[in-house]
Amino acid sequence: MSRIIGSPDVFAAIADPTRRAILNLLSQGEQPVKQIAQPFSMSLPAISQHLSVLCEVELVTQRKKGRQRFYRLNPEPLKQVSDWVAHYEQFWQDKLDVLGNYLEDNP
Amino acid sequence: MSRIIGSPDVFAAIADPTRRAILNLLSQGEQPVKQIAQPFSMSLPAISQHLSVLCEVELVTQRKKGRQRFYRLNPEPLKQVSDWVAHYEQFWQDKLDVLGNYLEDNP
DNA sequence: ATAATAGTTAAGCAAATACTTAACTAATAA
DNA sequence: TTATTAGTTAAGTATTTGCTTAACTATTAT
Repeated sequence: MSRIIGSPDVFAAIADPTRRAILNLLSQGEQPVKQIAQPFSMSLPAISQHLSVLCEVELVTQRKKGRQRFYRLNPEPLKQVSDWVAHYEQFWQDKLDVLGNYLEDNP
Repeated sequence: MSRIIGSPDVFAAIADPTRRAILNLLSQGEQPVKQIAQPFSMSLPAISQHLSVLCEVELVTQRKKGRQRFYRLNPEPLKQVSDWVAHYEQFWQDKLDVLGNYLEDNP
């Protein structure tokens, strides 16, 4: 169960609430770092570090323009999470079915 | 972006690969701790600690029988993850649509 | 050239995490 | 009763994480 070297975990990347909030911001379109940082009560370097974690798992990409760096959401690695959770989705669906059947039989 | 007290994060709980593997094991049905621990090269207390993390976010439940404790998967908190990722699913779907349209127009 | 702006990198730190071994509790078996 | 089994809890440790401030790089503006 050890981590594969050079392939950091997307699950670990989205574990942090600040990083999830950043992804949420970026779902409105690409933004420069200062603008990303603005809603957070945290230093710019902190945000920069979060962005590089997201970059490493390729949840965001960078584009340089002048002295700004625009970060853009790349949702594709989230497929990994989606696929993983889908497996369990089936389980809670089964559970709801059982409940549904029960309610049908016991109205 | 601070953590809600008394409501530990399910995202943090599934960030650990060992815990995800445990959930995967439990998807085959409830199991006592020793059996859960068996495939891992890790001490029993380590597994016990992982189980209590999963318990805190209610991804597993406990049932005592004699001196054994059976742990059972409770997938419901994963809805939170499912809902979160679904929002982005739309995004990569859009992206695929754009690609699809491009391929249609440029066969 | 100098200063200002946008951002990263470096260094350091406190807290959290993922383990370990040892000591404990509770239930069964001899 | 004593020993064994199943598991948790306690205590300690090494590593990682999420921040901070200070120093740096690169680009634009004066």
